[in-house]
Amino acid sequence: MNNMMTKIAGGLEQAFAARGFTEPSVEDLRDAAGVSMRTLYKYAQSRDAMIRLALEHRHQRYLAQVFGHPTDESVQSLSETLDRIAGWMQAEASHGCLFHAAVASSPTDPALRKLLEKHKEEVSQLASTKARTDMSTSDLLVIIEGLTQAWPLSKDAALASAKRLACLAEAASN
Amino acid sequence: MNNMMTKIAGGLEQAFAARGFTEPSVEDLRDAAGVSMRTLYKYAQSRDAMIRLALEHRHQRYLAQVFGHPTDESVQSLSETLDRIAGWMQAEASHGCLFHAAVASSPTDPALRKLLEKHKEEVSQLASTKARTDMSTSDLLVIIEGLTQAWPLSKDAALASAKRLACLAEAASN
DNA sequence: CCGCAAGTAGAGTGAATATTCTACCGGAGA
DNA sequence: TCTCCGGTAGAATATTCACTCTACTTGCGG
Repeated sequence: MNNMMTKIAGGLEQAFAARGFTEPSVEDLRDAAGVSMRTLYKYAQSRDAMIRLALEHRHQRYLAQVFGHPTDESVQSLSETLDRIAGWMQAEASHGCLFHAAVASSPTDPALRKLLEKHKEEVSQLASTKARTDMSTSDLLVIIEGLTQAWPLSKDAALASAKRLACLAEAASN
Repeated sequence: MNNMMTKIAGGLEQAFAARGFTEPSVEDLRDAAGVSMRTLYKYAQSRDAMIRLALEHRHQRYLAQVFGHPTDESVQSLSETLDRIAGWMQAEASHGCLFHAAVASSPTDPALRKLLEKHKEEVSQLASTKARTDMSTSDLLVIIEGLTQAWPLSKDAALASAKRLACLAEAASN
């Protein structure tokens, strides 16, 4: 049941990440989830709900990969956080941020907007507290967004720039 | 003729900017362009071509609004450039960067990828030369991308952060 | 006045596809 | 052994929608 739920969510996430939110038909999504139509619609009542399910799942995976297990309270430098974000991009998001992609594909859907805001809010918040920095979360957000969007365009150069900027901003905030 | 072309491109751009690349049907696009089906398909042979046409048009408008007329060789500080980008977001792109949105909506289309790359490349190049700065274009790209993506989430705070980062980076590059 | 280049209006067509429905199956508990 | 519960497989259904086609109009150069 919950097992089934995460299996479905994982498959959906992968399908949307690989092919975007428009292209895959519900039949494609069914195949990616590895279940029958009936079951798919039992856990997500519409195609839109499938998108939301995939995004919730990705949010959890992103936080775990970038910041470690929620109970882990160790310090993590900004530089390391940025490294991990670049690692995530490399492995999982070569097409860019999935939340922005979702909002872009239906900009009028308020539910997606909410999910995007929650995701970004939580990410910059976590980055800030884990690094024990005084830098404003707004500065952090700009750097993280900059890295996330620039990475597909310039890879390592983007990572280096993000780290340099973070370093400068941190030095200036003391 | 060329007049017709820009009229169509402008209408398409507006439609896609307002409602995303998935939602509007070709009939909607026809209405937005203010022409007949036949004429629309004469200037853009498929819906995908309409997307490309709209993006080309937006690229020109963006450059003109952010950097002024191409022949204008005056200096423009980074801070002013960022102000103008925020102004553009406010007036035209409350849903985020249209180029990223296009790629997000069909991530497998190489033509869109090319248009995105050309756009970003040209923007960071222009920002760099107009400001007569030694800062790397990669740093610039990260800041501009950061502002562009963070602006819909935090508006003025994002602008302030982007300016602060640009200032620090510029000071460090001399 | 002719004829053509370039437009409008709008209906038709055929394919794709989101969602629902029918029929069936396996296994765990009463 | 019986019987639901929760699953599979996959066929209808109804609608949307990209694209095309037909028929008509208008302005203009020769």
